[in-house]
Amino acid sequence: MPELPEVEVSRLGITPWLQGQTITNIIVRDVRLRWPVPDTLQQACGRTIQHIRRRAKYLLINVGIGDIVLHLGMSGKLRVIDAQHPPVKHDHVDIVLSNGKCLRYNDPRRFGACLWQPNDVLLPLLSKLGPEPLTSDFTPQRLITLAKGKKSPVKTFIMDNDVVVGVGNIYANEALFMAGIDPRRAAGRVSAKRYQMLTQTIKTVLEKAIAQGGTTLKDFAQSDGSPGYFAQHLRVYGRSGEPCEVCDTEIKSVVIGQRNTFFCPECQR
DNA sequence: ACGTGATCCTGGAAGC
DNA sequence: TGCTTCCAGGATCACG
Repeated sequence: MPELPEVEVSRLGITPWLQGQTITNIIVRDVRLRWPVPDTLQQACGRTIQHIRRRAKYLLINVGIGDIVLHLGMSGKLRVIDAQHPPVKHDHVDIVLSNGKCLRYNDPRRFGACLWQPNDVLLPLLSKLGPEPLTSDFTPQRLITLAKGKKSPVKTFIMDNDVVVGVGNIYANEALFMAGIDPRRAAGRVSAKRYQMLTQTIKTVLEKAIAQGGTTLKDFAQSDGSPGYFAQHLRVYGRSGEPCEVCDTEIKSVVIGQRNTFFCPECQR
């Protein structure tokens, strides 16, 4: 289940293989992703890959006249392999390169996306995103201002892409634990001081995960195809019933906004 | 405007 | 053993 760190690690992994290569063909075996894969994607054929950037959990492969926009959903995997390599189940899209390799997109659950964004048009799904968490645009002041009067839980608040992008369920849980904040607390009832802490723990937990190659549960593979592994130690996520590492209290789980939520009732208030 | 909940999809795990 | 049920997850949309 790729979160921001996994997407960033994928970007770093595929960039050396793609940059400067010309796209010779785009093979779409199944258009049925989150949105149908558009025919306009074929405009990228014959173009040279300039650079690959990341916005939230989207990868944008720039080919001069526009971007191929990829989202890994929750089970999407990217691999760079020989274009001749026989496709397996759920290998939905190949971006074939002039060096005989291809970027192959595999996504069993088809929650991901593969779209085309011309230079002069911003896709709606990219137009309303909040700031990147790892830039200076993401500040405690932003959280403090936007949280004013909000009654919804602080966990829901920091997972809202209008507030800040790229904070998925795993890292929301971990960041709230590190900041000592009860995930159920109303966003408007978290102090300014604690938002300063939370801003920092969000940055820290994401940076650490990127540095360690991304946290992996079961659906992420490195871009070279090596199997995923647990790279980061999670302190609350998935650990209900286990003792808190700090105070030994049993980690609890509750559902917030239809998402499983883990916290230490002693450390997080 | 705000907040909550259903929805999409598949495979792996858990339960019977 | 083999079936059924549940669950995971991001982002959007439909509702109250």
